[in-house]
Amino acid sequence: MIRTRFAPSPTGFLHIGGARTALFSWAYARRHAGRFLLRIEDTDLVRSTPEAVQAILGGMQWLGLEHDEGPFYQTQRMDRYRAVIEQMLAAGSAYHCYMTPEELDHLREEQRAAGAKPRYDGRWRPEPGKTLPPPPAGRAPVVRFRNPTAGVVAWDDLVKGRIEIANAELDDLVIARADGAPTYNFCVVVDDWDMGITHVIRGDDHVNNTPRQINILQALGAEVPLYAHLSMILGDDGQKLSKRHGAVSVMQYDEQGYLPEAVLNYLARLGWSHGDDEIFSLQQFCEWFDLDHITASAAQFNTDKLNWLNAHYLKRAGTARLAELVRPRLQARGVNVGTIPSLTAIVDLYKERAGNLNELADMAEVFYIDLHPKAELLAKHLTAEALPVLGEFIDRLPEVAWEAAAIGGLIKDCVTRHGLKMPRLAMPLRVLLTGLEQTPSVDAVVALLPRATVLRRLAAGRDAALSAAGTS
RNA sequence: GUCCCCAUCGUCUAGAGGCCCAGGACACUACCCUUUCACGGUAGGUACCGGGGUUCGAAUCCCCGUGGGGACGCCA
Repeated sequence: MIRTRFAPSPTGFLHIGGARTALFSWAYARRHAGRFLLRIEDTDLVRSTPEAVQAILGGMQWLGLEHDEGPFYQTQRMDRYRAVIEQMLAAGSAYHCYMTPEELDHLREEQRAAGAKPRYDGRWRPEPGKTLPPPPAGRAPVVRFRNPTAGVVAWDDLVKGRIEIANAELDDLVIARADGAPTYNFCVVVDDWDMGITHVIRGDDHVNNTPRQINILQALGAEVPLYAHLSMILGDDGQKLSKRHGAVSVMQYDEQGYLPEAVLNYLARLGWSHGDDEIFSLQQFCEWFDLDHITASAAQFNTDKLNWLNAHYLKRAGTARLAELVRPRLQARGVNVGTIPSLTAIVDLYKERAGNLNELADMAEVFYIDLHPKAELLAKHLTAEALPVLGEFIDRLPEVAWEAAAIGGLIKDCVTRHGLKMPRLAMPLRVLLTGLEQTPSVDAVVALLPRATVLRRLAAGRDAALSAAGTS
């Protein structure tokens, strides 16, 4: 049974790179009818916060990436880590080191100055025939893992292929701090082992940790899982993702009006491919997903493409669902969402034209507020030529059947009788009724509003234009 | 500095020795559609980092170089 996990540390929100890692891990488990676990790596008490835990959980939920087991918290497994450390100490695969952080800094500086890789020199590492100095009184030791000195650690990375690291490159890493708290690389090993993780799918930045973790796993006699290291996601500008790059948290995509299925589809396609397929459902993704088609190189985020996908999914989304997603956005703006026209009717007419939910809200808003079209738009469209035909349209409006086809017929008839082209009347109507020059078919927009509102907005606009003409 | 990873259109990618004088998508340009703007449709331009090998044949395999990234914590 395949078991994968997503193991974020709760020091911030769920960012887009983490979301992709989670997605791939989740999909791999789904694809193989396995289990997907969520583990919160909160051993850094200083930087971990409950808010961050909530943010991560919230992000996962928004994306719909449900875990089968967990969330497990490392802070709740301390007893287990301590027991394993004791066991390793007893077995000789770990030892106490009394070197102070200051001494360590000195050593590293010297090594760096000499052009060498900074690393622990093994001075407290027990060796046959080696006499260790007596432990300094009153100094609490850290526990270090006794890393093998010879040979290589190698694994066949499911994304990058075979990777080999000489043990000579590795030093004896600290697995427990002076205060007894276990460190990251150690907790990961114990957790992956205890939780029966078969496939570790994680970010590229962990490649360097892998040989160390494999060595610990082997010292413990644990089975080594398979590893798949995903390359990182770069910002739109090709730079490393950071707070400066706008939307970094997945929840910011929600705020910006993206649909989760669009973000998911985009992320799925970023660094993974299935031939020429671009648009596919989550379910389809789960059926197709495999590690063989993951790109080994870093991928640059492309907002244009995400926007395209979002617009696509907006067109496909159910009207009722979209209306309920738009409603809170309108309410947040203080717009009193009325019942005529209904939000669903507006969304149904407009969803094909919106790039995101906020744009949809922009379009819907004009139907519920006290509208004041911009003066320059009025001046541009309520021309001397347009006013008479507008007048006739207003006069005949009370008689027309209140549905788009009949209204469209009336518009055409008015325009024809005045020897004008369609836009001459359509544009003033758009501007007067919505304050915008771009709308769907104008007869449909007219039909959406109550007859009284249309009459009021048109008459007010016409009268204002007439008096402006009169005074000038 | 040392170690590790990566390298096809502007971007995401297809490609696992001949199907590729390199395909798709986003973006871009033009045209069509049109009641405005989108949508949609059609067409177009743009790429195998460089150099050596291996081979009858290389975008695909090997080596070197160059460029980019990551790691070197009592952070995760």
